[in-house]
Amino acid sequence: MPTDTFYNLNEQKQQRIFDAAIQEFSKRRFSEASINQIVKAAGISRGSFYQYFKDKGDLYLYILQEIGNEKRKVMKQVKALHPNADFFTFYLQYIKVAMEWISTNPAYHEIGMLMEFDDPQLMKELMHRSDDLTDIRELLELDQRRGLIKEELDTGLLLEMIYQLSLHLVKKFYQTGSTEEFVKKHHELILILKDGIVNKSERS
Amino acid sequence: MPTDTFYNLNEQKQQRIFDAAIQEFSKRRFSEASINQIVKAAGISRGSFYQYFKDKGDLYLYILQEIGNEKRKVMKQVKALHPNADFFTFYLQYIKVAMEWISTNPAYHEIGMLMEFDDPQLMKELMHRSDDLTDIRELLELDQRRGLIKEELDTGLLLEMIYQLSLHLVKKFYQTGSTEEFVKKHHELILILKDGIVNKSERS
DNA sequence: TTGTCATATGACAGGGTTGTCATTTTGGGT
DNA sequence: ACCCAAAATGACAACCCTGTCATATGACAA
Repeated sequence: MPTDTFYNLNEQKQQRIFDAAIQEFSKRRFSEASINQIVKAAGISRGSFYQYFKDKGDLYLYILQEIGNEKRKVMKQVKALHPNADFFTFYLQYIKVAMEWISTNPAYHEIGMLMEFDDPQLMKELMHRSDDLTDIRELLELDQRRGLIKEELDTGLLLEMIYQLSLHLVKKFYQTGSTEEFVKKHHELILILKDGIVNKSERS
Repeated sequence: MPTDTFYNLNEQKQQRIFDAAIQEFSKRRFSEASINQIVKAAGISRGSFYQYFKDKGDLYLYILQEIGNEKRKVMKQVKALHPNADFFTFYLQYIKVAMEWISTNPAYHEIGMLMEFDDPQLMKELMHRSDDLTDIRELLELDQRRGLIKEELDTGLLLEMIYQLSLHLVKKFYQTGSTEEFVKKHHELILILKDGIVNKSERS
């Protein structure tokens, strides 16, 4: 919720401020980001900043919202392209598109990563992730009704597992930067989730 | 690597400093922890601190090392008690003991949690976790050789998955504090990992 | 031209941090 | 009782941050 004053600014200036914020928030996590750096990069005075935003958190929420809007736009397209896919198909597609989007917006991605390393309570208030997962949850439940997934399993837990594992792989990718490895691991991961790790032929 | 001066201190004083450090590092993550707070709590002067430790990181490494020693001691006992257990049995036992240890040392646990929310690169240099996982990795590989686990699976990935999922549950436990839920989820998680999520009776 | 209102500015106060260093204290050995 | 090295001290410099506020600027209207 920036002030009216901010929205009255010409687009160029708004963009300059947005870019400066992206730059800073992709370098340092929220709690360590410096307004000083942002105003310097944006070429505005410290005083002006406080005329546009209540404080650092206000700006942060603003850029998260903007990023979220862009992301949602991209993701809706995937959903439209695969209307009847089962969970596994959709998931791999989703991952693929997400990776492409990430590689065109590395800074956005860095911000997301840094959020993982900041005060969870602070970050929780930003609820950013629930949106992402809604589609996947629905698909899981649909597949369960379809009889593709064991009905006794708690989709909530499945969702948590998938999210966590995926997040872990994204983090690793972020550090090593190897896309092949990333995709390969995702496939292996899905295989394990699908069929388990126990060797049936030796069992009982 | 504290200085000789530090080790020359009587045990009481060393302990006071250790306790003060634990207190601070369990409240704020490393990058936000304040030496001022630590010296105040330990009842020593700021100057003395720098006579004992090179800097904040030096102290941090010291306490991590101390905690690691204690933890390793506890864990070795579990291993000795279940010499021939398969992975699943050992894992649940391991989790149980780890939880007990955690509940008697909440502050240590908090420090571990906060580490998850600090600069990964900084934290990586502390390699703390590889130790923990060695036992589990060996057990996984043994079970694979025994024919209990599908031989085509990459134990490295399995280990990653298990570690990440477990860490996630620990984090949740840390926030909600519900032990029952924690144990229950762990059991469900293992079931999924063992047999997968696909409904076989409907398949192919 | 002058008035006025939105906007821009940066100095400032108040708070925090780290690492150093000249000085004082302490306590063991003689 | 004295000496001296080791240890303790806290004031200090240097740096960082945030949020405010009196003042300056600029643009548009009358």
